[in-house]
Amino acid sequence: MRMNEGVEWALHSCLNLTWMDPGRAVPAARLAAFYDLPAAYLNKQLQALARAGILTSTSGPRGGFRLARRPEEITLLDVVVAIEGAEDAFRCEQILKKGPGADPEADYRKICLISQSMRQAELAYRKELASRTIADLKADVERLYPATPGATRAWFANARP
Amino acid sequence: MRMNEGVEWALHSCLNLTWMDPGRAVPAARLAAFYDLPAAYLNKQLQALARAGILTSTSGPRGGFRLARRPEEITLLDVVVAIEGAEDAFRCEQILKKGPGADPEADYRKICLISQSMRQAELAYRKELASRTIADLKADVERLYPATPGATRAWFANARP
DNA sequence: GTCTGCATACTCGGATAAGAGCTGTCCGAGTAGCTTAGG
DNA sequence: CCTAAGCTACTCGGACAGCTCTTATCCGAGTATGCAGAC
Repeated sequence: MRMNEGVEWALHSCLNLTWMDPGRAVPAARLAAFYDLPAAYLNKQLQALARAGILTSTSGPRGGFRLARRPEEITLLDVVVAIEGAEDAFRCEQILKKGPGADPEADYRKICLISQSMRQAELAYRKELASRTIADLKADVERLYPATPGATRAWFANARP
Repeated sequence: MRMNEGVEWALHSCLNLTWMDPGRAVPAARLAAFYDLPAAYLNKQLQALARAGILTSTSGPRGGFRLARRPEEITLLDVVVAIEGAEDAFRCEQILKKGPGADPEADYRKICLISQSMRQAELAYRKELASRTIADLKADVERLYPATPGATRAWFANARP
């Protein structure tokens, strides 16, 4: 059960975007260069975020990506779901239906206690992720590493590849 | 992020084993036939449970698998870890280390706030799974579906493929 | 000087390959029980 | 009848393919910009 690598990239990129001037789009290539990531592949992940309504994309010169809504309104769960999809990791295949004495009409995804337990655990996971926003991350970083926002902003403003 | 299919099989098989006579081993083929699963592949999953010390295996005629310890001492997390491995789903690749102004000595898996948040969510997930044992499942099934234990025991005692 | 049209370069977006991991299968090593022969 | 040796059949265990999903890359569609030329 390995999570998509792109989740880490997407979270860091969203965080970096919070420090950009509002209305200023950043190209995927620039975001990728910041961490020395493969640009085309990061672009793919950012596309997913755009489809999910987390980012807005602009084509052409001076185009790129920017946050579609305020950092307070973007949870970590939003980003994870945008990249990984909304499906649960544990997929109940209803093997009870193949067992003896099964009810062909029953929906074992609901009544199977194993399925319920696994779903409850994933619910706790999602709840934790949903309780934390990009704004929370931003605030914590600015408190613990006060130099980071300025340095990041400067890098994106100056560095010309 | 899809979880291994074998987790579902393993959990159901462990639960079924709680209803067997103690000291009585059940072959993988029999456990597989109960849900019409591919026997060789289920065998592979049960091997993993045996390696993890959840089951004990016996070769030869009248051999098979049985629970290695009491159902109260087997958590859902034990089973999931046995099949999926102990690694976290989210693997922090420390991309901050590639960024400008990074500290080559720092362990960003510990100080990166994104990594911390993701780990905290997985901790909640694991905590939930660890709080529920096979014995809990057994008790709930026996309460909600009183016919199941007897029917299961009878199937394993009678059915000769 | 100002406006308009055009060429240009830039960026996203989806279509297209390589690699890793999960899924599924097979056969060999080892063991318990049965059969058979001998005492 | 009892015992013991050998044989048989059964079961786990790990080694071996097929397939899906992740990872990575490339090229085309569309657009804002800047330039050139006409008014």
